[in-house]
Order: sequence, then C-alpha cells, then structure tokens
Amino acid sequence: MKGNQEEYRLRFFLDHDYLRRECKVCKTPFWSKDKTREDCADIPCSDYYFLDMKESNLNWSVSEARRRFLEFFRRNGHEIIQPKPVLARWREDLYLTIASIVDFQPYITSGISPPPANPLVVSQPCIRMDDVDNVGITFGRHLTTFEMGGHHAFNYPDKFVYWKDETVAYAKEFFTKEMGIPEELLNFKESWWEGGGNAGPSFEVTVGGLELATLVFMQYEMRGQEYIPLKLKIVDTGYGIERLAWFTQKTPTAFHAIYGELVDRFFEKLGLPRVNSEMLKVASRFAGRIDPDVPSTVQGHREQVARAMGLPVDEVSEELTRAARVFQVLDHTKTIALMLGDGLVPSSGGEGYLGRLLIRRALRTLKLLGVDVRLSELVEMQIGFWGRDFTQLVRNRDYILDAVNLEQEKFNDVLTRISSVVSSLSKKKIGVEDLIQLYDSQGIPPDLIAEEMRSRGLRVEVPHNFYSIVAKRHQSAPVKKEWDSTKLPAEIANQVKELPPTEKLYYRDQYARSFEGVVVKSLGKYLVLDRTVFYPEGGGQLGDQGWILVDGQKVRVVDTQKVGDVVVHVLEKEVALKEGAKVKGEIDWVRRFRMMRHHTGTHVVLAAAKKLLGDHVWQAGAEKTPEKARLDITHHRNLTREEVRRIEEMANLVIDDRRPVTPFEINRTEAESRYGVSIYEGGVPNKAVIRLLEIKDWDVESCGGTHVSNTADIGGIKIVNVEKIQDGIIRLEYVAGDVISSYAGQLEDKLEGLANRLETSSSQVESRVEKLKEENERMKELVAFYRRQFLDELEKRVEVRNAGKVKIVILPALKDGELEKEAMKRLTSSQGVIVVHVNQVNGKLQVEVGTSKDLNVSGVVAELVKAGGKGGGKGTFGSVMMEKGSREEIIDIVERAIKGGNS
RNA sequence: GGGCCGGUAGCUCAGCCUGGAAGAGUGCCUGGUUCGCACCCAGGAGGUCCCGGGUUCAAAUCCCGGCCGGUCCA
Repeated sequence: MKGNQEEYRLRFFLDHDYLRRECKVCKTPFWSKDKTREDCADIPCSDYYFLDMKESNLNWSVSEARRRFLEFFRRNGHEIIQPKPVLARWREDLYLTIASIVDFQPYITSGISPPPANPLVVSQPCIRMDDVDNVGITFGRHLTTFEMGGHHAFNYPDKFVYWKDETVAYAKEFFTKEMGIPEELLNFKESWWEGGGNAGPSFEVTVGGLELATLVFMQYEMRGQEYIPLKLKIVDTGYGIERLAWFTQKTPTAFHAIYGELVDRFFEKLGLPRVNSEMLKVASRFAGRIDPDVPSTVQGHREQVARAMGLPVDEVSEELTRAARVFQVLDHTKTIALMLGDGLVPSSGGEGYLGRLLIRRALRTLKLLGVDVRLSELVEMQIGFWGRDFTQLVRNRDYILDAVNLEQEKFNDVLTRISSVVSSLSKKKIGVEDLIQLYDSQGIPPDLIAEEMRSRGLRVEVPHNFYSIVAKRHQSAPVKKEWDSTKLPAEIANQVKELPPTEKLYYRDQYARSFEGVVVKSLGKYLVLDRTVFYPEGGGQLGDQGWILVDGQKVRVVDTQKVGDVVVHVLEKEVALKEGAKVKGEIDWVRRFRMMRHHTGTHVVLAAAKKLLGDHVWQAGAEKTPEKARLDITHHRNLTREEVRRIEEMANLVIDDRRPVTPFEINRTEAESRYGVSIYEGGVPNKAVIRLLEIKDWDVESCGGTHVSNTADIGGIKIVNVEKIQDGIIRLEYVAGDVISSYAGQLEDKLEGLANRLETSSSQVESRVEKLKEENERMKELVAFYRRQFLDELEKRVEVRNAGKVKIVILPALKDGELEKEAMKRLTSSQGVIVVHVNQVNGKLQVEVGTSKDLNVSGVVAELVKAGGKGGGKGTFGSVMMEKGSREEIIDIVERAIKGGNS
C-alpha cells in the first residue's frame, strides 16, 4: 500500500511539468519543477538555507501569517471556523489537541456527525509534549506549542468536495501567490501518514530546508496490519503557521519570528546578556544536524558554529546554552498560559500533570540560568503578547497567575529540601540509584542535585538517559479497563443486546410514575419490556426501583440497568413471564424524586462553582443517590468557608428564581459550536444526536439523566461536606429538598448525644467543652507537680541494700509508668547504682531493672531468665516477666547476681 | 489508575536498618550578664512518636490495615 507510486502521480504534477526525483541523501522521492535539485530540501538532508533567500521577505508576524492563511482559503471557498481549546475535552482518548484534525475526531471523521462546514479552514493551537526535551536546543525546530493551519474537505460517497490535485494546487497557489515563493523552489516529498487508527499518503511541502506544510489524504482505516478503505476520504492538511512567519521574516531563530520583541524583553527581564544574533543565525542554519538524543551531535554542532564564526568552542557553547535555555522558557511560558487559559488545573494526575510538568521544567531552567524571577511575571508577559489572539488568556488571567504562583511555591519547597537531602547523603557516595529514588519520591531533578554536590566539591554522574531509566521503572502499570459499565452478568447482557430499543417513557415525561407495557424478554430475575418509566443507571444517577404488577402479583424491582438502548429491570426474585404478556409498572417515586433533585441540583452547583471560581472549574466525577449528591471539581486551591457559602447561596438563589429546566435533543456538531465543549463535563456521549439539559440563563450540559422541570422543584441545597480528594480536585457533597430536613435531624441528634455525654443541654455544649479543656490542662499541671513532690519523697525513703560496691535501690510497686521511669532516671544518675522495680501485671510479676551508666544490666537479666523469666535488655535497662516466685525471691535473685559479680 | 517517600516537642528534623529509659537545633519561659538591646551563660516548661490491629517479656522502631501530606509514572 505504502509502495504504491500511483497514489502520488498526480495529474497536477504531470500538467505542470513537475519531475519526480529521488533525494540523494534520504532516497525519498519528491516532485519539483527544478530539474537540477538533488536533495529533498528538508533537514537533515539540507541545512536551513532559506535564511539566506532573497525571496518572500514579507515579515509576517504569527498573527499576520494566520490571517493570510485563513483569508486565502476563505477566498477559495472554505468557511473559517473557530479553533477548539488546547485540552481535547470532547474526546476521552487524548488529553491535548495535537493537530487540527483532532477537532473532528472521531464522530465527524467516521461519518456519524456532519462537519460544521465543508470545506473548512481553521488555525488550531496545538500542544505536543513529545519534544519537550528538545525545545530550545534546536533553535526552533521543536516547539511544545504551535498553530496548525488546516484546510479540510470531507468527501462522502454521495458528496464529493475535492481531493489530491486541488489540495496540491491550493498549496502551490498559496506559497507562490500569497507568499511570493518561486514555484521552482517548492518540493513535494512523497510520504505516508498514520495516526489515530487512520492512514493515507501525504506530501510534505519543503522549501529551503524548512517543511512548511504537510498535505495528508486520509483514506484508510488501520485494523492490525490491514488497510481498509474509509467511507469518507478526508483532506487533512497542516500548515505550520509559525514556520510561515519564520520563512517570511528570516530571523536568526524561529523564536525571534514567533515572539518578536518579547525575545529581547525576556533576556532583559531575566537579567541576562543577549546572544549575538549572527551567532544564532549560524547556529540556526545548521540546527537540522542536531539530534538531541545523541549528545555528540550537539557538541558537533557547536564546534561547527565555532569554526564558522572563528571563535573558541567554549565561548560559543556558553552563549548557545544560555540562548537555548531562554528559548525554552519562552516556549514553555506560552504553552503554560494556553493550557491554564483553557482551564487546565495543575495536579498530580491526568492532564493536570502535564501542566505541572511544564511548569516544573520552566522553573528548573530558570534555576539553571541562575535567575530569581517569578514565573508568573513571565507568563503575564505572554498573556500580554498573545491576549488579542487568544482572548481566554485575558479572561482567565487571575486564575492563570494564581495557579502558576502556587506551583512555584510548591516547587520552592522541593528546592529548599535539596540542601538537607544532599548533606544527609553526601556521607556516602551518591549513585544513580539514589538519584532515581530522590526524583521518584521527592521530585528533585538530578541536575539540581549534581549542582548542589558540585558546590560542595563532590561529584556525581547523571546518566544522559536518566529520564528514560525512570520511565522504564514505571512500565508495569496495568491499565484497568472499565468494561463493567453495566452491572449485569455477561450472559444476560449478551442475550438482550440485540433486542429492539426500549421506548424511554422516562424521557417523554420525567414525572411519570406508572405505565403499562408488554414483556419482550423474561430471563429469570431480568425483565425487558417494550417501554418503561424505569430509569436505567447512567450519568452518575442510580437505576430506579419500584414494582411490576402482573397477574395480580406484585414483584419488586430492585435495580434498573441498560445494555445499549435496551432497558433491563432487575427483579427481587425469579419470575417466569410469557413474551407478549401485559404488565403494569410503578416506580418508587420518593426515591426517584430525590435523585432527580440531586441530579438537577448538581448542574446548578457546578455552574455556580464555575461562575464563582473560574472557567478552570470542570466536573471530574459525580454521583447522585437518594441520600445525597457528590460532585468532584477541578480547582487548584482548597475552598474557603466563604467560597463554599457563596456557592450554596448562588445555588439557592437560582432555585428560588424558579428557572425552567429543559431537556432537548440536538445534533452534536451544532451543540458544540453553539455551547462549546463544556457541555461534555459529565462525559462524552457516543451518538450523533445528543441530549442537552438547559437551565435557563444558567447552564447547558449534555445529560441523559432525569431532571425536575423547574429549579424550584429542587427545593433547596445544603452543602454538607467539602474535601480535597486529590491534588487539584475538590469534592463537594450536598443534599437537596426533603433530605435537608433529615440531614438537619441527624445533626440535632448528634448534638443532643454530645450534650448528654457532657451532662449538659445542647445550648451549653460549647462552654462545657471549653471548661473541660481548661480543667484537663490544670489537672495535667497538677499531676506533674505531685509527681515531682512524690519523687522527692520517694528518693528519701526507698529501700537500699548494699551488695559490695554496688547499691541496690528497691522501688515500691508504682502504678504510674511515667513516675517509675522518672524515678529510675533520677536514682541511676550517680555511679554504682542498680534500681529494681517489681510490679504485678496480668497475674505475673514484671521486673524492671535500671543501672547507672558505669554498669550494665545483662548479668542480672541472665540470672532472672535462668530462674524461669522471659525477657531481656540492653545497656542500662532490662525487663523480665516472672511467672512464678514472690517479690522477695526475685529481689534475692538480683542481689545474688550482683554479689556474684554479674554486672 | 499504579509505584515510591514521609507523618516524632510550637517549627526544622535525628532516632527506625539491627526492638530495650523519647532526643538535637530553633523558638518559648525563668534567672545571670548589660544603663538597655543583641550576643553569651545557667536552669526550666513543652510529646496521642498520625490512627487501629498484630508479633514480642518489651514496639517510635518489625508486620498488616487505614488516614493525611508529598512525589514520580501512565
């Protein structure tokens, strides 16, 4: 399939005198009008020689390049559509938007849903973490964020738009007319693209060493090794908007083209000397030869630059390292701004972790540069620079800066630990194992440890592939698939899944409580009817319970589940029902109504939290039961009491405002363009037509649950618990309607119980507790005082026996362990003393022996053990449990042991 | 979702590997020194060793379970 030359032999090329040639370096075939060209004009087969071209000196900024690109395709019959967020929240298989085609997967590319326009053009900001290690050191070849200009045409079997020839013709037209590049300089490299389960032939358009666009013709679905032709043939192009800008500006590096004056302002803000731009230009020209995975190529590149400039390698190396780090910070701060601006909350898991990773890398780079500056100030500069292009940055400025500052504080905590960690380790030699352990458990990057070691005159080797070693350690993480989306046994699910869809009476009238239906299938405890008002579990709402009436018999329904569009009633016991039999059904209304209130209430609370806290608040999970509702939201800080109160107040205001709550069905493409991707907070449905729930002037969300028809029916909301369940995720629990009353009742009971135990009334619990606490403090002081008094007396009155040079002090049996320990300490503070304490414990005698520092306890203990005791000791303290013998006998044993010289 | 690290005096932490009388620094209190402050000196108060179970004569220490915090990976 890939080898099929016919895929690339376009009429366009033949009609326009293009020749197919083969690159002398990489052997890739390419099409060009220039009959003398021998290489494919792409790195690494060529250097970036476009930097020296006289052509196309248009000086487009990124904004200008974007505008020109979009306008060109609009003039040529494409509709401009708005880009999506950089967080791919409309799909569950990706965290980030990595290409413009991602906007249309999977429902539009598979033909289930229509595209918003056809053909269309979009400039989609994308984030790719793959090259995060390489950003900067390649002077712009790698970026974590870029805009992909894509024009797309969706060719259906019955509706053809355009295909390869037109796509290539557009490219030629755009590059020659709009950008003023002579046609002879254009090269179309034959290539093959695969991704996201699709594949097809493609052309890479290269000029002067730079790949400006990729034209993909998606036409296969990949199943294992097989390529199956797609129903839809999709034109999927990607023009590098930043590269267009770089090409027309011919600045020393891509960063200068993208960030313009911001480059110098960053150097200034960081307090670093600028880097000679002639050197950068030379570095940039040869940058294609750097393979960041091979450190020697980095060194080789620097030597080459040094030769070309006639400068010492060390000087070049230092300058370029500094430049690369500043470029990395430029790149990361823009990406951070975009991620947070679209609502990412940094955290320890999921997409949030990607944000934290980037922030940490930026902070680490700043540290390596020796710069002490707030990262948020740099991010703020990016917001200022990009705010007109991406208005969400300005809208969410407060959140973005707050989140960045918080992350910096956390990272600083890590940094302050480094010094003490290193000093505790530096006694022994630090190996790779220690570095991995420290990074893994405490997040301390190895290069910072190495730096700290160096400042102490110690050395440690950080392996070049450190991070891949770490990655390998974590490989054996099994991914748990959630196949049990239904709680039914597999054999039941298999038997009912082909049945016709059940008519959903619970959607037709969400307040319906009873119905009449006909048995479609009866499998013991499992019953399928042709229609039902029983809501099957889904969207975080539990399945209904109730009763089925048949032949005068009333059977309890304990749960309701679904398999596809078939609703299965789970009965309390097995009942044999004939197919076609008529039945009546009735749901447990009190239970259902509570769940409806909790469900609609959840939409109300979520929207309130969003409005109060910011756009970054996103549902991370929810559960609605008859007893209470639970909503997990993304947020970077703990909620204050005041914020919780405000959310509750806002929710109750909306309830009292009696707003209509309306479900309606709508085409998903239209839903997305009208309401944005936030409709998918509760999950992404897998249908072309989706059900939305609108709370008037408050919230619109995709939802399959049953809801009250007016917010007033919720009856009120009380938040009963707020906790942080994970870094970046806050859990809210609340009750609605009549459950508030039972909740209040429980609180009363609890308070009453407390009051009883405190032997007071509930109105005086607080003062009573206060008093008890005071009393307890006083008692502790008093006990301490009496202990001291007691000890003074004890010292004077203890029984002392002389056994040679050693004094044996015999303590009376003391019930107070603290007191006994203190007495032993005091009495053994001089020389030649041994203290014995014998006490009755569980019917046995516990002997404790303490000695002064010049003696030790081993001889005495040995004798006691010989006499049948169990125990031991070390140094100046020992204890032995004696099963038999009296107090006197034991003391005699001790005395004999000492006289025998056993101590 | 999985792994790792940590939780001991108000604060920062040692002790845990190898079970045997709960420690240091700092802060606090009292006294000395000083015109006074800082420094210095002496003394003192301050503990649910995160919680629960187990093993043991004996658990901060070993084992199991839980809670909380941190961190890495997906």
